Amino acid sequence: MYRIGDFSKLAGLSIKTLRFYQEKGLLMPAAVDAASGYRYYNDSNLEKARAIVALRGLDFSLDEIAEVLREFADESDLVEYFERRKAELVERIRRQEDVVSLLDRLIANENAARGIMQQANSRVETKTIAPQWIAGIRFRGKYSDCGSRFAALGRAVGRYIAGPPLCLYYDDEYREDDADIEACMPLRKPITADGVEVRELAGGEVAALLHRGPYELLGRSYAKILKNVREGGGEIAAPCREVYLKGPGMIFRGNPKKYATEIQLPLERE
Amino acid sequence: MYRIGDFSKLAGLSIKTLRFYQEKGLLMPAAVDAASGYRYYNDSNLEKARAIVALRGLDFSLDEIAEVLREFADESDLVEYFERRKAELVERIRRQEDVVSLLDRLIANENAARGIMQQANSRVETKTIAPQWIAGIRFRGKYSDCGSRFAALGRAVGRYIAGPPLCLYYDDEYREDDADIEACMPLRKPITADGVEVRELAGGEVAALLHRGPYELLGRSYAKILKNVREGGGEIAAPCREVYLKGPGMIFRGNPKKYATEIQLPLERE
DNA sequence: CTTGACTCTCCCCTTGCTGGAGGCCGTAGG
DNA sequence: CCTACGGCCTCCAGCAAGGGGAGAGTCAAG
Repeated sequence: MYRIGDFSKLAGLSIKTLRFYQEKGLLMPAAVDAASGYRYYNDSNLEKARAIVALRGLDFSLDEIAEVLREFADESDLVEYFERRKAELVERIRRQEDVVSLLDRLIANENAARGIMQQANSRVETKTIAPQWIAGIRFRGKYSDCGSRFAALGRAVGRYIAGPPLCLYYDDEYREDDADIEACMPLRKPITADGVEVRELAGGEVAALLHRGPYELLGRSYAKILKNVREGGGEIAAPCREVYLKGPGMIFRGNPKKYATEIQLPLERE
Repeated sequence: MYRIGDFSKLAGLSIKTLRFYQEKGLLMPAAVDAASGYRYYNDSNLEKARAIVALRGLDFSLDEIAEVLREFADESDLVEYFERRKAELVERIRRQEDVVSLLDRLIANENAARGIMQQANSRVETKTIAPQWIAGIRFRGKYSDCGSRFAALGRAVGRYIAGPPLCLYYDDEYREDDADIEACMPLRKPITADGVEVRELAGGEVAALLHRGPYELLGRSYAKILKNVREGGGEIAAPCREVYLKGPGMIFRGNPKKYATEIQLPLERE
């Protein structure tokens, strides 16, 4: 017969926990002194305590443990319990992995945006960008329809995203309503995913301008960069790109005055 | 200005939750009617509510959310938070995967044991067993030293275990103290793991006897099977095996009278 | 004016305990 | 013999993140 303190050390359960388990009817002491109220535990209690610890380690709730201890005395009876618990855990793990991939996305976006914004100023520059893997969804519509495409891309390729989202504009001229747009997410590596096209987006020389401010004012920056390119005698070679370095985020809408978008016009090679 | 019911639908938070968030100082209604106590929310509240929902979706605690909302207004400030949360989640996922692999082990053991026990009776039989992949730890000592080896095997190859544990006895004669034993776990497929030897255990013809009862009585079953083999003119070819179909488990010690162990004596081919 | 839908506050419940206050029991030391 | 100390007791409060429900007051439409 052990007093509660000794038993607590043997069983690896705190005194409070032992009293709590008694209150729940999960583990009753072998004897309770009527006068002093002292609890006394024996070896059979110890065995039960170890079983409880093992089951708790398998993430069973105390109610389930109580049920198991009441009704079963052999592990082979527990297989269904194990199966059920496993299914629950697998599901929980899946959800947590989704959250992790979402976090990855946010982190990658911020890091990549930080990198680009550090070297960019507000003048038109010519630079060479590396090719990159992207997942894209091409559609016809308005700019504001991009949001749902980016959400779909996030769901489809979540954990492989390597930086801030971008759009390709396939029209030669500006269109308000029926533009030919591809919403893209850069990827760490090529993957296959449902409903999106994964390919390598060509690198090469681009004229780039960092636009700071709300999207309504993008027109001015376009005018500036187009003027600059024409004066330099360049030719625009492919769909132009907008890289959304800073925009309304998942958490904060943020301040449109602080939005940052890089306009990239790929140049014809001579 | 929305009343709480409408706002609740817009924000996707229950009325109870909104009141609770107010109590916590997380989301204060834009106005509270002094006479009636009615809460009134506006669009700025809505934006904040969406931010809260997003952060809660990332598994942040309400305290952290409160802190984030108080001190930040831009996602780029949150990268460290994201990193921390991700690290925590990854750790949690790892632990849950450990539990899943433990559950897998228990399930596999029970299923395999069930299969063998259904076809075995209590007579010596000759049967052909298939080769199987095993992970083993060989040592010198007593039978009771197996326990810790099985635990080590479980940790090392947890999620690949395909059935009940077994022991190989390399001595020609019975030894109490200094036996040459290998504790083994059957594997679903060959893997490499630290501290254990993984190899294919040969199949072939064996004399087998299902021993039911406590380990102390194994001697009798050994006498029976050895007598039978000698009378049949067979020769024992390799270390003999004990497969622990039912024994003291992780959860229940069980009843030793119900333990089941299959003794297998591999036979020399003629 | 009534009716029905909303909303209010207040309290208890959940899970698995932990912490603390105030008090009892037995023993060892001065 | 008195006291200090450790161990034990019961009871209360509280954690996260709300959910359920009672009883009472409010709002808007018919």
